[in-house]
Amino acid sequence: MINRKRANSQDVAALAGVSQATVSRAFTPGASISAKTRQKIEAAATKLGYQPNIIARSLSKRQSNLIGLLFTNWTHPKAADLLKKITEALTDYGYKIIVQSATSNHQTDDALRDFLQYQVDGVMVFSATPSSEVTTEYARARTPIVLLNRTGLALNTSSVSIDATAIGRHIATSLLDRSHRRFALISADPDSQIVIKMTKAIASITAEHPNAEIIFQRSGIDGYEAGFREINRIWGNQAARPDAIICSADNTALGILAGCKQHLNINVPDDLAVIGLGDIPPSGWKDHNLTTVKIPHDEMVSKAVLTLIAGIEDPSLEPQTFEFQAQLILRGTTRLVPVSTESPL
Amino acid sequence: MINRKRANSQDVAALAGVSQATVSRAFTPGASISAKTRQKIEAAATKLGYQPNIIARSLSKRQSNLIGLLFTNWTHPKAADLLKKITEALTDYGYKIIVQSATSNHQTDDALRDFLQYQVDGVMVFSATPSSEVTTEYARARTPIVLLNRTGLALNTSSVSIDATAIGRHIATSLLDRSHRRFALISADPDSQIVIKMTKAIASITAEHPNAEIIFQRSGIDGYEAGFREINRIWGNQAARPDAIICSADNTALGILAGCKQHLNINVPDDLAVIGLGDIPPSGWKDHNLTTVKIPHDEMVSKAVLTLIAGIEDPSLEPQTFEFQAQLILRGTTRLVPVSTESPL
DNA sequence: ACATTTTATGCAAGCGTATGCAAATATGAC
DNA sequence: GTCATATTTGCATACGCTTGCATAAAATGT
Repeated sequence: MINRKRANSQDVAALAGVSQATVSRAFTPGASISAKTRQKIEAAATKLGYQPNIIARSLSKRQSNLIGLLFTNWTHPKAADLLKKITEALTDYGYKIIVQSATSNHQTDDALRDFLQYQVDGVMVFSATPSSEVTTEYARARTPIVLLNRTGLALNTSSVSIDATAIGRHIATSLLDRSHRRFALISADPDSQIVIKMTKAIASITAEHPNAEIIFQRSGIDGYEAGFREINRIWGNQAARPDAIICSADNTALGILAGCKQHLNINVPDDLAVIGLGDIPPSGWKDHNLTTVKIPHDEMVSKAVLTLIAGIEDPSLEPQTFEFQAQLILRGTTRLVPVSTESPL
Repeated sequence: MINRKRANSQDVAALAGVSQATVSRAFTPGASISAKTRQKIEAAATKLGYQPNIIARSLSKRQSNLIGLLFTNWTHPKAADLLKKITEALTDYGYKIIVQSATSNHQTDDALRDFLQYQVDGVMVFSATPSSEVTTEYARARTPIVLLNRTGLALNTSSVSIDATAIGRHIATSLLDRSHRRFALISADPDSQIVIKMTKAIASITAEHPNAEIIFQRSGIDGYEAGFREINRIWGNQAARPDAIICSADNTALGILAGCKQHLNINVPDDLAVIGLGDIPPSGWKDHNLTTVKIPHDEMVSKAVLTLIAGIEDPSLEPQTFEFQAQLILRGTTRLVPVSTESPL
């Protein structure tokens, strides 16, 4: 134990025979300092194993270079990808990321307040909606928030999400084109904004179409096993069999598919169409070949990051809302249809 | 814009008619302060929207309550789960997490040095190995590191990993018991310690067994599609067909399986056994039913977190190394064998 | 060589909080 | 009510760095 205490700029200054301020300048890119003294200082610094203390720097500069990332939806099939993308993009801009997890709205607000205590320069929230109290606190602190996968319109907060209404309408018309009439909607989280909007959109289409209807919707069904069980339950009620199932997650859709194939002998897509959401890799695998919705996550993340950075650099910037178009990928779990009657994207 | 600048403890003190020190005490659990003044202060604080500045606190207390988390293997099937578990566990202990991503060894070292600048109290590294220079710097700064999925023995660093040798031997003997003799090894990252150790273990078993051998090993094969392509290539070379493939990832194994079923008409498990690693959910799905290795990630994460906390609380603690036992889950892609000849775990 | 501009350095005052010490106040025993 | 003791409070300093200002040194022009 040679050095009990970490070396600071004073120590380096003493060793290099300069003032502490000069050491600080040596470690500040673009500061006014001559080449020779910089060398002297660098020598002294490496000798002492000196590294600037960023905490102190943050305090002094009143800017932490920290960005809060609040993550809730860890079971999202792209969770790791998103996290990586966000982390790396923000790192490229010179920020460090501090992550928190939240599972309830209560936790969301607490976590966001924690971020404020850490003097973060900005916050990104994935799949959660803060309370208006908290967004007000953020506005007061002039710390920008960007919501990913939620819309922040009502909160006067920037957000990046998909145009759930458009894709909902597109799904509905595609199914109608394929002569499906009895839709079932299956989702994991009933509070998901995307699901709510898609449901509304689908309902608006079926309302205009004779004989077509949403015969039921169920939520709380999450994952392959749950889907597998659910299709058994659904098919058990002969009176209320759908001829199309729209699922809020590919995983669940794949479980439904497995159920169809194995126990129930349901002919997909002729007896039943199945549509997922997310286009996870197995959906494209040849043995599943699930029709699903592809969400442009990469573009969304990039946009969210850019929006956040812009908000940090110019605090007077108004919140911005972006909606990306999702894409319906028609594969084997929906019928083919003559190209001429195919509705355009 | 009522309050351009954030309120600090001075402002609260002024409003509450006490000294700044007293405000500080009001926000320090267990500090000596009377109930009345605390109330006064809390009233003033909420009025001003005051939140303690943790950056300043960290500087003053010389402890940041920050833990660095360095993540490299984002394609790990459990990446999101691990991250969630780590984040939540450390949060429960009162720490905040700074994440960084690294893809090269160079980046690993840089990221770890960044952590040090942020005065983190400890660091957790997932699936990467720091250089000895960096671990020395950490030792000097008395900041503990815990490696997850790597062994830190050589670096005098704590680590939590699996006993790859044991599971390698177990896989090999299981295959031999099932009359497989020609093993192929497929992996993504050739530098993975686990793969290297498993390979050695398998080799040591085949060496003792007449006729048995590792006929080839290939790395850089990562994911379903890659597996699908790879089995086609492998089977194309009739002279060098294996009768068992051991894969470093379930994804890849599932791709191989799909290839076997679709184009090649390979009878699994009789012509070819396939073993994965990781036991991701689809492996257990009825349509795949992949024999694989289950890794006790949850226990490993808990242990890693506890080890890190222990190291932070007692800096004089010696580094500790833990190896967990992985479990071979025999499913449909390996032959059944009479129970009596089954080798024990 | 001198005056003038440019560049490099030092000084000192913050940034917002914690905390040892001393002073002040409250508490309790008698 | 008094005194000893326990509890609260305030004062002042420290944490390690940045930065405006002033000064010293170096570079430039004539």
